[in-house]
Amino acid sequence: MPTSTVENYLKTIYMQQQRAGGKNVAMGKLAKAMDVVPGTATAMIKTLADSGLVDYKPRGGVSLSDKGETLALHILRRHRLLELFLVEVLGLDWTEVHDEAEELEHATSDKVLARIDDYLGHPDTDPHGDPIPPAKGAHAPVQLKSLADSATQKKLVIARVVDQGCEFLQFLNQHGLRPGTRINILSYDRVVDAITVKPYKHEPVTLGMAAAGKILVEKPAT
Amino acid sequence: MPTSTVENYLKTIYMQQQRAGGKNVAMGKLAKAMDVVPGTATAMIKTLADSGLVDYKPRGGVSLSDKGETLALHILRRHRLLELFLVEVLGLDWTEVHDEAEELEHATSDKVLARIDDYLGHPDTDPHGDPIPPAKGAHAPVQLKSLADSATQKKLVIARVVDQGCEFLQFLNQHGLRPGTRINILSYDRVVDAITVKPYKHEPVTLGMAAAGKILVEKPAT
DNA sequence: ATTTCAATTTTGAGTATTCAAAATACCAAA
DNA sequence: TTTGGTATTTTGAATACTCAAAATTGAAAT
Ligand SMILES: [Mn+2]
Ligand SMILES: [Mn+2]
Ligand SMILES: [Mn+2]
Ligand SMILES: [Mn+2]
Repeated sequence: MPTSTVENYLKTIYMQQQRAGGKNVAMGKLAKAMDVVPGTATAMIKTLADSGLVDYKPRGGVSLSDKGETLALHILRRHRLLELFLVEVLGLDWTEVHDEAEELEHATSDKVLARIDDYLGHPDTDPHGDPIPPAKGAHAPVQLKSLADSATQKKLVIARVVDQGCEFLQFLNQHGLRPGTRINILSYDRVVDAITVKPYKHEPVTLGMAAAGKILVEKPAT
Repeated sequence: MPTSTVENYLKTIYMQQQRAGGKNVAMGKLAKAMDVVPGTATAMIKTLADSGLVDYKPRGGVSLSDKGETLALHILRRHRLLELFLVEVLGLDWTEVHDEAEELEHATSDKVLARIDDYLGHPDTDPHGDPIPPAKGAHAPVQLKSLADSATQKKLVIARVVDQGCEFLQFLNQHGLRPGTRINILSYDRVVDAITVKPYKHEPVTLGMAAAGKILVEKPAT
């Protein structure tokens, strides 16, 4: 029974590794992501390595072992199912469920999680469009382009938002930009580093490229 | 932000104090209830006293301060509301929700709890018949007699079961004895220390007085 | 008044997690 | 090759919680 601290480290390593394309995660990055000083991360990683949850080469960074990855995916599954449950069943806002799930993910048993999964009809994406890892087996990694890389398309649908920051999410929400929303690209300007989109039934919004990079899109289905 | 350890101590002290009729709780009792050695309880109580959550007289036992009692009631409210939610919404068995709630009670925010309360329609008893403390203000203590003290009545309704042990609860469940069940007392024998009851639509069951003492009853409403 | 014993407290130590600050290693520029 | 400078690790210490075992206390029994 890993502590919630351990679970958080594993989940963070997993996500950093994703972002970095499977490579080892540098201790500095990890420490930053976990909001601890570097020495703390080093100490913790050493104990995780002793438990066989990660592979660690001093000054070479960390990566998850198979055991660690399995665990990390379980936590991630918990987290995302809980987020969806909070939105769908309890009516919380999709901009605020992340922090709630961050705690609940460590207190929810497999039994309760299975009920939640049933209740929701075995969904495969959470309120932010993030894929929910299956109970067993690997999930096919969906390849999505960001809004910043989709200048050529005029009509798109928001598929996923890769930032859990409440401020950012609330901004998007205010302007009608949420997973599932159809949008039109009105202008795309590399020079001023900005893109203007019109969300369905909302006023146009202009975003910087950094922000646009966090919004993943796909072609409209219909 | 008290740790979950602190929350568990406070809740336990509250319940012990109830059982003992408001008097101070002896360290031995507390240690037993918390499943720690006595020295651990003493150490913890000293820090709780320093935080102003309990009153402690060395060798005189502990009691909750006003601050501590308020907190204890919040945890208890969380616990019971969560139990009911698990039963009503997720379909868990009333015999198994206690342990789940024991963890979730420390991870559930006030916001989520309020939604759960709304969802359930502001209930006032949990699946075991235990009263759910209100969000604010004190609850009127309901006075219930146990089955062991109700020999004179023939027709009764189970109001509450004051034991969270999975074994005991499952036994009751198997024989159709749950909160809300109407029962008839078939025999009551002080000499052999046993009482036989017939639950509505179930076969008669014989219980020892110790077990009967954990089943609280009231007069049938209808 | 003494003895005795159970309850309680104290002491010493261990695990898990964290930080501040000093030491070290590595890569890259000069 | 020497010098930096940054990333990382190490060291020393703190907090929260716990146990084992020794010391103490208070009250009941003699
Ligand atoms: Mn978490
Ligand atoms: Mn999410
Ligand atoms: Mn608990
Ligand atoms: Mn209960």
